[in-house]
Amino acid sequence: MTSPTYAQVVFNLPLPGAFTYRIPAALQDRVQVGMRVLAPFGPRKITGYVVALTDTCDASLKLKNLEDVPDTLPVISPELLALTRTVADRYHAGWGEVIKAALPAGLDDEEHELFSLSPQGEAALQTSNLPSAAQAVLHLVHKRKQLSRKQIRHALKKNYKSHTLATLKLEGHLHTETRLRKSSVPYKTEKIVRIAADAAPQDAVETLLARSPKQKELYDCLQNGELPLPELAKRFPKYSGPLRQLREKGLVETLSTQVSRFDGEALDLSAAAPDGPLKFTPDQEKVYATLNAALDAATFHTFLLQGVTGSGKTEIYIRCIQQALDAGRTAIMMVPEISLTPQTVFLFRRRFGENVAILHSGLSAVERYLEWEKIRQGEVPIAIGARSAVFAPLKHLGIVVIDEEHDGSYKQDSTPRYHARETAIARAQAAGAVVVLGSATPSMESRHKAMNGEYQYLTLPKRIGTRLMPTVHLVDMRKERDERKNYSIFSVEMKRAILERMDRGEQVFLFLNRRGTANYVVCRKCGFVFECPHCSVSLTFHSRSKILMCHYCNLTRVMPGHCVECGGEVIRFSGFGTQKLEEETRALFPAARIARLDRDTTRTRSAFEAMYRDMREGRIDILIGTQMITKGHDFPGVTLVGVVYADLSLHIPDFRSCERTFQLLTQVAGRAGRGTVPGRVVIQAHNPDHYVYDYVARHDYNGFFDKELALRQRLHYPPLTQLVTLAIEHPSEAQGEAYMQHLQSQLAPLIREAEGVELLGPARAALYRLQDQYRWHFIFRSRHDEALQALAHKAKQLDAIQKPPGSQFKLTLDVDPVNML
DNA sequence: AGCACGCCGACT
DNA sequence: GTCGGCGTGCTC
Repeated sequence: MTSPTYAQVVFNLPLPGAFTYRIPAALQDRVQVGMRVLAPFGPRKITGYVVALTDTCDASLKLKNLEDVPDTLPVISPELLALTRTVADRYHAGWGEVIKAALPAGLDDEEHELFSLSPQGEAALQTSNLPSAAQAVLHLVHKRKQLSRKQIRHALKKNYKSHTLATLKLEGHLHTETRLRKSSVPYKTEKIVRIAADAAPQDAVETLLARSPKQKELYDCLQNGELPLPELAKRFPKYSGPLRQLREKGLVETLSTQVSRFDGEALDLSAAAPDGPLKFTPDQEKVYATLNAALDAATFHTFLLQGVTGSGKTEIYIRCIQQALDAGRTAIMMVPEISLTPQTVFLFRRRFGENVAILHSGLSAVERYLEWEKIRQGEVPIAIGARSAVFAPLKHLGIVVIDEEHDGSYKQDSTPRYHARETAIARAQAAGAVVVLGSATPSMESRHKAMNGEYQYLTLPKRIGTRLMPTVHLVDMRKERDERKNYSIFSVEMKRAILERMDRGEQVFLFLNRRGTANYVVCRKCGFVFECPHCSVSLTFHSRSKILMCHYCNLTRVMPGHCVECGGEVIRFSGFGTQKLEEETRALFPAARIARLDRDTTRTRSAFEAMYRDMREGRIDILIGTQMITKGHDFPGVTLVGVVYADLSLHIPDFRSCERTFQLLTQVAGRAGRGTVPGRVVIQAHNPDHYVYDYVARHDYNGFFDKELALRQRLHYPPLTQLVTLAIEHPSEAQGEAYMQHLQSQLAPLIREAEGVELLGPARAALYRLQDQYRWHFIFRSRHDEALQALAHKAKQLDAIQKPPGSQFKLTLDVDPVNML
């Protein structure tokens, strides 16, 4: 039998097709479908993926040989090859791009040509009779000894010419050496600062630092124990000078340590009561019986499990996964990125021990690779992770659980723009697996499909045990201001409720849907709001550094003393972030022990765990936080949840802002009263008449769904239609506008031919200017998936889209967009 | 995407 | 006349 002579290879590039390569005799029996290969592609050599092996090929192609095969085993199975193909087609991405996304990061090799100076080049450098461009290259290479092409180009910026480099190489002035960089990224490390082991005795230090208060202060701080550099930077914004001097004096040392977050092993597994067989409520039993039957049948089936917070969804997931395992099959458990906390991991580790692999962005590339490898080798039958876990290389997949299925983070917002929920369903369909979508507040899409019978609908309407749903109180902040003349962040009711909890020794969550200090700076008199000149979003005031900052492009401005519009008038801060809320709360409740949880304060695992422990053990009275506090944590002592500015998320210009607000508020409310004391929720709003609050207050998901569905129906929005957006960015407004007109004229005839597809736009994006780019979008909308897909494909082929005028246009096609800003 | 080629205007 | 910028097209 002859082995195949050609390999079909795809690359991590936005190209539609595969490329054919000849397999040289030496590699003949080493190449298999699903392996990575190093292939010459134009002037470079890059990693590709073998998607097929053939004996024949198109004779018109001038073929090149494969360069190398780094794998002994395929990195991607036929099953996942097929899935990635489907995803690539659906989301208009390159097949190779999707394969790349399905593999752990840092797996690719890249070939580097390292340039160095030859003796002849040294001589030429002395005589300098070459063109100035060539001289510059020689100088650079002389100075830095060995450089890659990329480094040379980077150093020379606009002065780089590939031709100059090629000529120098040809003439023998430069030597090249090819190196293969195994790009397995090293462990994620963190710099730690501590007092040097062989530091001088205390009195010597005192005299040494007597005249350096800054250094002394830093040194004293470190005497309480070593600190990670980021932590130090927070306490001493200007640490670098003093630290350097301390190091030079030999008093402190810095070292790198490996950081490994979120693996859950730091939690003491033995401390937890080993849970016996799970005892189910009748509701849970009923749901489980249905899932049980589907798992037994081992055929594709999708369920939507709608269960209020605390209704015991997780126990059902666990038992279903166990059942799949017992039947010799494997499981994927997907959670939103933000929920993959040590506690979540702990829950599954406690139940399944070493049978769980965790795929998380908090892991270093090596750690993630090791977890992935465990799955691929079949050592571990359960994969837990965020979006990308949908591609976990498990065999015999039996069940996919998607917790918080409504969460927006399941849609990737960069290429390939796949939706992990839809992808999971596609995978399960091919594998004959069961899908369980779980949520207290299902997405409109999933709930609608359950209504139509596409998914089977299951509910857990009650909390477990005697725990009651929290009572929700809505406070009208306009009345508070106008009638009670209360200009504080806290309404009278909120204040009273907090004081009550403190008297009773119970805990409080204060929730704010923003971070930063003051959201914007506004002139009280003329209403002028300071905006980012590049992004048309309001600038955020940071009190610590007294600057205004754009959270999109990082622009910083000194806080102005006067309004620039009407001059010299009073400027006040309206709106605020968790930091400001913390200040106000401390001022108002001086006796309370207050902590803040957001990305600023709990970036490190130790900080997070310390907070978590303090909270569980009642050493914190009030916890202030953003969305982070709504997911994956269970604090039984919390009996009051306060939402400070509920309106914020309602005013986002997106047709889903209402749905998101409902989900968010319901989620936050669910944090209240998980212990034995019934919870209370106080929501402060400036426009409390909005219907969304009513449904939140009554815990009426179904009512909200009906209302919102009617609205979507009237406005022709998903889930009654499907959308594809074409987003365009350009630095020039005029050129962009002109191109929009042209595009519209090209798209119009396609739309006329297509059956039941509409075209909306061109419209300005909600964030019209972002990072010096003007942004527009077209929206294709249809009730018919096939027609919409067909149109999107046709539109993509359009000359006007394939070759926009000039190189500065950036076009993005997004199927089923989730974030439309 | 990333790279080279080729055309253009702006300088010596 | 050369240099450097930018647009265009190709990659088995």
